[in-house]
Amino acid sequence: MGAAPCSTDSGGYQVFSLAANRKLTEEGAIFRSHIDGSKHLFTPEKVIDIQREIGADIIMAFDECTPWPCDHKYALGSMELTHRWLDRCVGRLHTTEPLYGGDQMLFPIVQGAVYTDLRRASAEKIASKEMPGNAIGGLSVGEPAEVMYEMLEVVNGILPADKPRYLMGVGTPANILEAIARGVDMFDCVMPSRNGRNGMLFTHDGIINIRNQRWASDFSPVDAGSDSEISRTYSKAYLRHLVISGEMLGAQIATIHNLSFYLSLVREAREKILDGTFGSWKEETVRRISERA
RNA sequence: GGGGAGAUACCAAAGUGGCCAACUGGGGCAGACUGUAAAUCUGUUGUCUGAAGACUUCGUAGGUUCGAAUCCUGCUCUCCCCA
Repeated sequence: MGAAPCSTDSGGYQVFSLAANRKLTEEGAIFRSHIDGSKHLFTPEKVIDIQREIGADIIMAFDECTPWPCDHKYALGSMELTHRWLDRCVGRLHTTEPLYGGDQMLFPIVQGAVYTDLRRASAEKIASKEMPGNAIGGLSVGEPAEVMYEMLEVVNGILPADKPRYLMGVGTPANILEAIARGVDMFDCVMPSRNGRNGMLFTHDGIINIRNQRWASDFSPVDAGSDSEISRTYSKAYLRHLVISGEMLGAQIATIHNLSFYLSLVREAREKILDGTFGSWKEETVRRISERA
């Protein structure tokens, strides 16, 4: 067994999340440092160079993750910019080499906000690059989940099914199962870690806010249904105590628990797909894990 | 025994005649967080009510006043210093 593959992002999400501190130009995005006010220009070429240097197995194209809401005109212009940047990323990829041997796969990113025509056009553009995998971006930025699912159906009707389809930044356990049902293969998300740090736990019995007093004297395991030793060893009462007390260990246990929950969730999804029972399992599971415990 | 300080909501702690149902912090309750500038942020927290509003609170019993958490008197309790 080799080391697990790793990936890096391009900074396209920061074009969205740090919008207040950046300026967009054809050349790239200029970010202003919140630390010393200095300017930093990120271009498609530079972003590829940086990811070459880091050496991740999967690297991402530089894009603009559009905000929500976002009108059609803006979404169109943004998508076209992302497409031009993509051409430049691919150009740079082909004129440079991995620095540490092995191979680096560039995933282009579909944009188009919540507009079917744009999503379709973008998916076609992205697929035409014939990269080893394709990503879907610009979703889970505030739009209703149903809209996101609709966009996934449009996009995945175009992106090749025999290559990984990576939905960026998603999401809740339910989001993930719904996306899998619509053909998505890969995910990444801060939710299990950030929400875990903030006391939100995803368990086999539903969602719980471990800070709530109702867990103060509940000495049952964090998640008895878990396959993670951490989740089965520590009690809810103890974890709550740690989190309430501001102990770093609380955030650590909560994060490890959530991560293990996500991992076992997708592992089980894979098994259900293979034995042909994913559909019914998904319906039942989404219901169970979305409820407050 | 002598001298001094103090008792405010779950806790701590402001307020020292009307703008006080009472600052602020903690705690409680609830919510948010989705390609991580986030171990963060928001709301709420006397009772009744959907709300307007009404009602009862600042150790306790009286008093002064149009009006008292705030002023006066007695009582109870706590803390500190000296002996």
